[in-house]
Amino acid sequence: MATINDVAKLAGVSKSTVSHVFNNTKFTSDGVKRRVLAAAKELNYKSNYYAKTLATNQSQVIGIQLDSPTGSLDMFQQKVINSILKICTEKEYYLLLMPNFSERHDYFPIDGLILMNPKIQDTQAVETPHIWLGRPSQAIIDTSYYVDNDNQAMMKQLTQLLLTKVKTGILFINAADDMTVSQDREKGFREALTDDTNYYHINYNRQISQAAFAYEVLNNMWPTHNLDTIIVDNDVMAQGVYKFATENQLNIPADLAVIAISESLEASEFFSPTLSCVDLKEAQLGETIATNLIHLINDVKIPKQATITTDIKIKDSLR
Amino acid sequence: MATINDVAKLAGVSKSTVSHVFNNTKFTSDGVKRRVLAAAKELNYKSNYYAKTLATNQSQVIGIQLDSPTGSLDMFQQKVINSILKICTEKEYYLLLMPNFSERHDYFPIDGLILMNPKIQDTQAVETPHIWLGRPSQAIIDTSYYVDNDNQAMMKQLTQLLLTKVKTGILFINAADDMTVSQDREKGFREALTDDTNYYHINYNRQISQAAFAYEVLNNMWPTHNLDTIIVDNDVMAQGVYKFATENQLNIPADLAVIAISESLEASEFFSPTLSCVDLKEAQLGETIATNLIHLINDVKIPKQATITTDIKIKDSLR
DNA sequence: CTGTTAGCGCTTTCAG
DNA sequence: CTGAAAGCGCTAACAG
Repeated sequence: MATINDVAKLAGVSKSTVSHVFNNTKFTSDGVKRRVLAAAKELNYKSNYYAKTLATNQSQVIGIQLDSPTGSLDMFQQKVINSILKICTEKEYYLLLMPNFSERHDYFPIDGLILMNPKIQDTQAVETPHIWLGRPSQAIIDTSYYVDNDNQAMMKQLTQLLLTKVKTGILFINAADDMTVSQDREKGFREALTDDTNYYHINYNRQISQAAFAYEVLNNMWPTHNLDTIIVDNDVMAQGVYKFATENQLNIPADLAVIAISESLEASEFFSPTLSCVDLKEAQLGETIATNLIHLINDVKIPKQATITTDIKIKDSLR
Repeated sequence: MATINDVAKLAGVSKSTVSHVFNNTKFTSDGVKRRVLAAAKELNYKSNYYAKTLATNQSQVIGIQLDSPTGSLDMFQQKVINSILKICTEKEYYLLLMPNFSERHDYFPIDGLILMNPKIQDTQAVETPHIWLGRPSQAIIDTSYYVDNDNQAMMKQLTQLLLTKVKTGILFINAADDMTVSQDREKGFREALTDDTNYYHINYNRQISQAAFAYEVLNNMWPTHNLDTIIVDNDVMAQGVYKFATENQLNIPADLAVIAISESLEASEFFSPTLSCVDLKEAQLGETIATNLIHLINDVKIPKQATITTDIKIKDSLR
């Protein structure tokens, strides 16, 4: 790899001049500029990122802390990451995946950090500029920036809407119980319930696949609980519900109305009947969080909190 | 942030001694070691990654080149990345996402590179140690390392298996035609066909969603082509097929047998009837490619090519 | 066993 | 307008 010295030599100028023409940090005569650029092209010169970073103390990398112990991403996260990546690239930032299970003894000095899926037990402070995706735990919420869906409001609205149709009982299969998002959605759910509602709420247990979990729950509860409406956390769970319905010759939505919150598969149209779901606007979440973080890094003021409004999409599984 | 100098001063030793105790690169007396470590802890010292990299010319980062112009990953890629990430973390490598639509003017000197989804037109040489996921184009195959599925063999075997059941006609909805994997699968498909097979082959056009594409193709061809068996590239396409079947009151598998090649949704059990598919062993692909690349970086000899054997899983959609 | 010192490649004063 | 030189924080000979 050619260095700045090689270019300087070839162009017959000094190191610093080369640096200046590349960074536009001082006026350079046209002739010099041309010579430098030509030399650079000839040698296929690209500035060494590490040397530059060391000198400037600006890494242009944004880290994304993955919460999963296995390093595995769910569909929701992937969609968000895709749109973060898009913004980062536009703004010339690198995106580094940082599984949190690695406690390294060296220190990759990122300019900013995105934290995914806050848990209720996440209470440690972070020194780098950072933004949470989702509501952080109460312990740190006052000092944190975050971007979140309107989970509680959405869930309340959704439940109220369903209650106009529920005849016998409603079941909500929520995400795992250590996530703040589950708490918020449960809160919204309960807010909407009336005194005489026959309702059930259960959290995903992470023991088996989501589809299998939904299937099992239904299998256990259906005979004895008099249900006719079910809200599941996502469309993968919905597949378990559909399977249960098919096997037990239940008609969706007549016998069992179903709606999924997160449409990760982009395939709700291809469920039969088509699956109602809530559009969480993953792309918008990602865009907002990345844009805000870059602002934060560059000392541009941003709001402590941004809310991305979801969109309830009623389809055949609910009519 | 505390530097190595601060630690040295506090511990009353020299810079290089500190460096040595941290890198275990020379024997240091127990007393010194303790003092240094204590000082480091007190100052919360972590070595500056960039300085270290500049000095050693070893970044400990592996880049992953995403082929998509939008930066979007499909499910197959995501699964593979997850398992790459797992290995990288174990081996203390960072993973950097590198969308190929970014032409930056600085140069992030990664130690190794993973290239996804080779296209037939990918013929440029790469200087960093790198491994392809999938077969690279003929132009560069002799000089490239790669890890791939046994696509051609699998497809031949699968087709032969289906031909024992096909009564009228077989349709293969393949991935996009500029991918080497599509070529290999098509080759295997054709190898298995006999003279009197009534077959059709079509590539995904990337214009509409995969599910919609499969649905449309079937919609157009079904009335006039006398089909009873269909192979689709993945389970998302299969959703389109199932929808078509439901709407036209076709029984799967009696009227239309279906098998998907890539099971990205992990939900084949939750199709009704359960969806036959080919297990591409994404985790194994990722693990192999990451492990091999790290070997390559460290001058450990590895085979030019590794093949991960797929597994055809027959379920109700084919019985 | 420990300290001195010369770089790694680049940026950035400061003189010319 | 251009160049010389110091320094970013660390590693790795080389001396002692």
